[in-house]
Amino acid sequence: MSVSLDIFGDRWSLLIVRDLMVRGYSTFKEFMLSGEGIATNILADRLRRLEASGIITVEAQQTDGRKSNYRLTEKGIDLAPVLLELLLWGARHEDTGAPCALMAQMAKNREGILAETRRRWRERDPTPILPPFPPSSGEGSSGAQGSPKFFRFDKFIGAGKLTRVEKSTREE
Amino acid sequence: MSVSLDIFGDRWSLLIVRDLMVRGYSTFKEFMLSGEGIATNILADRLRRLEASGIITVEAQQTDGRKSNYRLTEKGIDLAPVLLELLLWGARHEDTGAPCALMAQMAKNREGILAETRRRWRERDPTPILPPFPPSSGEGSSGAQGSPKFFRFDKFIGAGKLTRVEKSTREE
DNA sequence: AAAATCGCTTGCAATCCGCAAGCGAGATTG
DNA sequence: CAATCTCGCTTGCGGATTGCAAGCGATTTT
Repeated sequence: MSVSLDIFGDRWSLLIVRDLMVRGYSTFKEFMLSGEGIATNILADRLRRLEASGIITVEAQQTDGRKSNYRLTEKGIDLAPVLLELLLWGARHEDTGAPCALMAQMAKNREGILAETRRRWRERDPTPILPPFPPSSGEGSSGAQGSPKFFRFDKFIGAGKLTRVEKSTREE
Repeated sequence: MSVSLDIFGDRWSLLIVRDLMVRGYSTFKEFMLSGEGIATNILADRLRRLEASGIITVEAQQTDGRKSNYRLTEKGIDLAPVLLELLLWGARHEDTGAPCALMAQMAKNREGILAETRRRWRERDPTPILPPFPPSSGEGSSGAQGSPKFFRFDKFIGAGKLTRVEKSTREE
């Protein structure tokens, strides 16, 4: 019946896409420990659906036969604008403790961020836009006194439970 | 726990927002007959949640004491970019039979469409971006041979069941 | 006054979800 | 090379959520 919401009309699918896109996750276990606590049966089901929808692909890892490697398709990486808009919306209206200067910059640099996201995907650059997770409070993932290097993508699209943007780094 | 997906992590909430935003719907009954067949108890629950989240407001209509008037808040209308990106994504990847020339134009005129959507909301202009529903096949809602005047917003974000974009009007 | 409309609730059956346990194939260790 | 561990995934079960139909109170229409 419906098209897009047939795929994303649930609590988990978009979070998986987010983990693939901005965290560089690619294995079952990484999604499992991702923070929100998805059950393994649900995770397996969602991965199956996302693959059936052509949003991700699966292949066995060559170095370790046990591990599967999940990766976004082009259709999947094209969801970046949707996630970005969700992020900006959450930052504006949901009081997520985001550094507002950074948000303003992201809103302005929309195209740049999308281009960078797409480049990482194309070149298989696994560098996450987010810190590995969790950021282990205290030693900031960035310079800790300058402008933050990583965006707290997760905080806005979901996952408020485990992530805490401590200082909000507002040097405006 | 999660922020945005706490609100939209279900099948119906975004569809209601879409109906409010691009169809000009505002009453319980309109949502009910909206096409996808939402159950009344679920609809009542979602409206309650959306109101609790500050995305919509409710007030009794003055002319008819039975009717409630639902309306997007500013927080709600700010979801327009998310819906638009979802639309564009669906049009590109889901083979919804959309007029591709129109889609290209929309992608280019992103800001214009968002501005128009916001204007209609601000000025309480109930003119739907979509035709009333259903379009009653045959007499196209548009000129039928030129470029269509209305966007099939619903087709992409959901509601594939009742809507049929017949000719696909691909004059490229 | 009677009937219809509107928004919404209630009851019930079916489905879905979270949780814990377990399993098979492959990797690691001794 | 055998025991153990890891990884991805399935199964079973209880509780929550959903779809469906019926109904109800308030208001409006006839």
